[in-house]
Amino acid sequence: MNAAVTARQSKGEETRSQILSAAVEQASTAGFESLTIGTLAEKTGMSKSGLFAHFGSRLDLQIAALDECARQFTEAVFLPALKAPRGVKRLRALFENWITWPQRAKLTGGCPIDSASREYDHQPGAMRDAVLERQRLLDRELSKAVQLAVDSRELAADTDPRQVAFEFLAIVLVFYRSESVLGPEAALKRARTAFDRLLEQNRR
Amino acid sequence: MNAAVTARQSKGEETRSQILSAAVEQASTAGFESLTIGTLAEKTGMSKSGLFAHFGSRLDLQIAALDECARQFTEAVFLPALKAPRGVKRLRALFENWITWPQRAKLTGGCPIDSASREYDHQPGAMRDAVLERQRLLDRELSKAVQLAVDSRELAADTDPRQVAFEFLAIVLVFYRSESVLGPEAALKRARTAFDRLLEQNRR
DNA sequence: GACACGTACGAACGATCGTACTATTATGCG
DNA sequence: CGCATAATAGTACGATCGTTCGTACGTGTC
Repeated sequence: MNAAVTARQSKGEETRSQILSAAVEQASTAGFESLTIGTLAEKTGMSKSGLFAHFGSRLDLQIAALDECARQFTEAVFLPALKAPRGVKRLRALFENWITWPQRAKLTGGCPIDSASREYDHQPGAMRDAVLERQRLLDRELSKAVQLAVDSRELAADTDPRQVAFEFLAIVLVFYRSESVLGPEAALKRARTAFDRLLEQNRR
Repeated sequence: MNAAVTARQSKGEETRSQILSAAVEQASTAGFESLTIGTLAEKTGMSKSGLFAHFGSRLDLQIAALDECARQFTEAVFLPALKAPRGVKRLRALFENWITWPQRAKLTGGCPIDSASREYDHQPGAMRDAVLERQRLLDRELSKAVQLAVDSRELAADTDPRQVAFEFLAIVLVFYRSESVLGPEAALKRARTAFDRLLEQNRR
């Protein structure tokens, strides 16, 4: 019996997570609509039917891939930021984690959640529902983090946390989008400058 | 001979532009990768082969659709803004036109250029090349418009036009993305608030 | 009236799509 | 070990994909 330290998962679970890993990478570069049973089977070295059996439908596969993205995002962005003290420091950590997480997660195609939100924003269905739910959750959590900075009196008392969260996201999105146009270093610099100004503006 | 007033285009050109109109609408909601010969033929009431003959390949169709988007964008956003006086007024006009143009162009699926840039940002090929070229052009034109506001002494002399253009785009992008989450009115309000602050911050 | 040409259609191709079935192999527990 | 079941493979299906080819219908020119 294989009692290796890492072997907590059954064979099926391990395979499933390998598939999802490949799916996330694929979605990162080409979007969730590019996830097909055939190409994913080829990439993982499985048969179409073998892979298919793990999910039961393409839609379920896409949703599972989205869930996996959200899991990785939380792990790479939110959780580590909780180690920073509440307030501006945590906001800064969140921001840095946010704009660097695709690279750290080896997602060469950029943030897959960004992909998903544009892909399904205007198309009714299960994917849109799932994406919107995540967006709302994210927005809420981010606003909370801003509120903590107000509570700790690092940001002005009349700060609108939702507005700051809105502009926070604005910078993240334009960063993702401008990396190819400006180059990664220039985009990073512009994004950090913008974020510094956002904080400065709401300082008390 | 048909000498109708509107008949400047030949039959073929007219059909072609009808196809592209349908294509742009489709790309708006589901992206350029969703443009298929079959569905587009059905939507326009043509045969696959008849529609295909207008472009010669799917890729050429996608590129033509992207060009059409750019044309409509210029017409709806940049050209009308030129009627506003140089400087902050023109910047405001640009901003308002920018965030409202999908709706005014009857693109219920949102800005198709936003779709395209996310779809092809990380995929080499003709579409990516075309998108990036447009992005660069846009960025340059926007920066110029900001520079004019500096020249007219409405913005501070030490303003970095590229940085302002960067943050301008940031607000536009997050607006597009947050319409579904916050609702159109709330998103509009947040975007305008952010834009006002961006201008205020760089006022001389 | 003959001819060329622009325009569109219909049929067919090989490939790939998602999915359904059956069969085979691998795994883990008693 | 032996057996139940999980996991994977194989095969086949109808649909749709982009594309090719041959053809027919107009329309305007010699």
